[in-house]
Amino acid sequence: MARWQPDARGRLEAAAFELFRERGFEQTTVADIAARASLDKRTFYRLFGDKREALFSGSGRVEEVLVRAVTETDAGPFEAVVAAFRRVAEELFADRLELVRARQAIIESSPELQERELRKSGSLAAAVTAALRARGLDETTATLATESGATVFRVAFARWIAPDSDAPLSDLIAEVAAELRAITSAPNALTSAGPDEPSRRW
Amino acid sequence: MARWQPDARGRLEAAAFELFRERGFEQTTVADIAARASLDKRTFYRLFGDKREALFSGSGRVEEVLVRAVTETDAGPFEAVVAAFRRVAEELFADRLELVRARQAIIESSPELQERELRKSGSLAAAVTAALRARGLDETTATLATESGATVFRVAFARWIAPDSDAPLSDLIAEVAAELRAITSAPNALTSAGPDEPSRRW
DNA sequence: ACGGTCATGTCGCAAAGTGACATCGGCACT
DNA sequence: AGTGCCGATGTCACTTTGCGACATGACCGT
Repeated sequence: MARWQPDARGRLEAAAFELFRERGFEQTTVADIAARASLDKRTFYRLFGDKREALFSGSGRVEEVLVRAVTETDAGPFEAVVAAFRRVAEELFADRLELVRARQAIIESSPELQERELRKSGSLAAAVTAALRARGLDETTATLATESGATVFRVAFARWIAPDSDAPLSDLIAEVAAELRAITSAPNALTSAGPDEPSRRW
Repeated sequence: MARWQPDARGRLEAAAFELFRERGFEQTTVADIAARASLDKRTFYRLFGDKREALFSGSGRVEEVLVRAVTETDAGPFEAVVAAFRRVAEELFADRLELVRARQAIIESSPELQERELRKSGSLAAAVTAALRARGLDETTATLATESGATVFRVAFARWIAPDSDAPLSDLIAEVAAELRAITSAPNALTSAGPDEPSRRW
């Protein structure tokens, strides 16, 4: 028997991605995934904690880039986090709009996957906060900077994958960061702040 | 047979809470919960979508208070959200520190429950954002205000349930909100800009 | 060739959910 | 009271998840 399959993990990820697109997440069985990759269900569970994990293998790389970027700068906490997310946008997301859209569509179709994504984001945030603390910041400051930066990223990301969007994610992040500043620093603005001038490289 | 149980839902919630505390979430079976409430497993699934939901029945009330508070004020978006969370703190959390601590301990013991809590928070946030939009704010402003306010709440909440804490949650929220302002309002220039080769496979 | 180790397959099982159907209790209406 | 309907609950059977235990085949160093 073909014991020793090259890149079993990668093949399972690919099979899962295809099947989730074809039939949807809930209509896809782990046995289906394994079958398409010519592997056994049990093998799947040895490589992935559960069915959802097959979609989230990339989060490790995101964490790497994020932590490295935050560690290697000496900008203010919030600025550092925003810059780190822009790094991620440039290194990991640019050029992959369609792939990211497809993946996001799958996630949004299933509550289970949404939950998992939230958890992944949470652990990413924890790692960034830890990196900030390693720079000497106190817990509260580090957490607030991380969460604010993550919020900026989420909003910018949503705009990026919107069907009519074409601006680079990195630019969108910079714009949204500026908007956040406007909101939190002016304790009386009753109405919204219009789309400000996109701050370039600052 | 005893068809017709008074307050089946409440009894199942109580039974679940007890069992989760006694044996932990994963070691508790839905059949166990139902048995303690003298009901059938199938009945549990008619009242709750899944095992986790038994712990999250309170989120409905939180949403009510939040949305009402945000709707009935004309303060700036961020201020309105912070004030709304303070309302929640006063009306729903004050006087229940020990209960909340126990509940939080259960949640933190199980990744599954953490995911569910994240999702609940997310749908709460969506409701608040919608309420802000109903006041005429644009999507981005509403989202940023909601998320920032939620972050403030999370940080304050963590302090509140910390073992050595004794300040009222509502006060902690006000303090943390001030700290967030301090962080985001001082734009401190400095980019990341590192020559790095892009990694593959997000 | 030998033994060890690692990746994979096979088998079986507890628990999560769910659909279909049965049953009981109260309720309205005669 | 009698009848009949409806909603809440129980029962059964089933699919899927996820995992433990064990078997087996492939590769590796000696």
